[in-house]
Amino acid sequence: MAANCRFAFAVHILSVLAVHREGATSTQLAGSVNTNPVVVRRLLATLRRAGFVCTQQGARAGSRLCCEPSHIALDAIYRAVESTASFSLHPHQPNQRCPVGRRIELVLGEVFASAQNALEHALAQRTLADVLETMSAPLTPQKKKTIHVSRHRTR
Amino acid sequence: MAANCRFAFAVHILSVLAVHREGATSTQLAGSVNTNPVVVRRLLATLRRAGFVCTQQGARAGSRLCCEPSHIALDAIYRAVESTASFSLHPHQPNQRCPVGRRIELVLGEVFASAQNALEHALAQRTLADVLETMSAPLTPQKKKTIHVSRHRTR
DNA sequence: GACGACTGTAACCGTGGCGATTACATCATG
DNA sequence: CATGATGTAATCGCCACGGTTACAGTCGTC
Repeated sequence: MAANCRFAFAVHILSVLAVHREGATSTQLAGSVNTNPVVVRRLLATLRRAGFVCTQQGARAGSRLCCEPSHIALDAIYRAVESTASFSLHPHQPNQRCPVGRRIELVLGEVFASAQNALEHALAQRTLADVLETMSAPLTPQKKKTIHVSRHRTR
Repeated sequence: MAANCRFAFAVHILSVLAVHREGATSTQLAGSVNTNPVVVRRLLATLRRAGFVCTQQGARAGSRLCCEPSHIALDAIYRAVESTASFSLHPHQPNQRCPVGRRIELVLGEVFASAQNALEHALAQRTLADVLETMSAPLTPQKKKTIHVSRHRTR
């Protein structure tokens, strides 16, 4: 429905796994994110390729975080998960007979690169551990002990 | 075809108008961008609302830049033209019964805001005048005199 | 070794966004 | 008033993507 929520989903999933160090099934994760288990599994495949997560198959299956949350910066998640660049150039090639059209793509490409860079640099300032901390901070401290993955229906 | 090229189109159009200070019609602009005049006019409407451009109707019609290129920073163009945020949260509300689901959106909202901020700050470093300069720099200097808007077919 | 719980992956659907296009009323100049 | 442009609505087609179904593969447990 909404576009481009892969990054949000990924951070959410990794956060749940970070809290639930013993691991969780795709159905459990889907229950927290409120989406379909297959969507979660697709995302987990990407996160596995990126080395953030490892998955056990068969009985007693599920996924676990296999990094320290403090070692996972958000820009790494972003890059792992976000396929397309935030910006895009012209769909058709601009008119090469116009001096502007002939050179604008070069300039825009450079501008886009620096913007993309700034974006990722901003994300790099925070790790998954920071996210967890921010998330739990405004709650009463002992609330952390009651964290659990809900086991309810997918939708 | 490609997504989100409004910003690229806008910078392109403004660049042409900056070079062509006497103004240009939507058809001429469309010829340089290589798209449809209506697409250009829609974009011009936005740029007009943002105060970058003014348009003359009737005979001898066309649009002209009504700011100094050096006063138009790229983040202003970006904000004028880009409707949706670069990031989006969960399409459905996450499970409120899960401690992560209940708080993740707040944290993500904050993260997204800082990333968006960094992005716009990066764009703010350059003005339209810088773009023009970058565009013409690697050419032989006298090439600038031959700049014109091509008057060829839309597609 | 059959079972059951879970995974991975392919295939398909529905929706939404968006650029492209057509159409037409409106406007100002010569 | 004829002309050549504009503004805007309406529609189309395409594509990305989340959601869903389906099914084969994997592995502890009984």
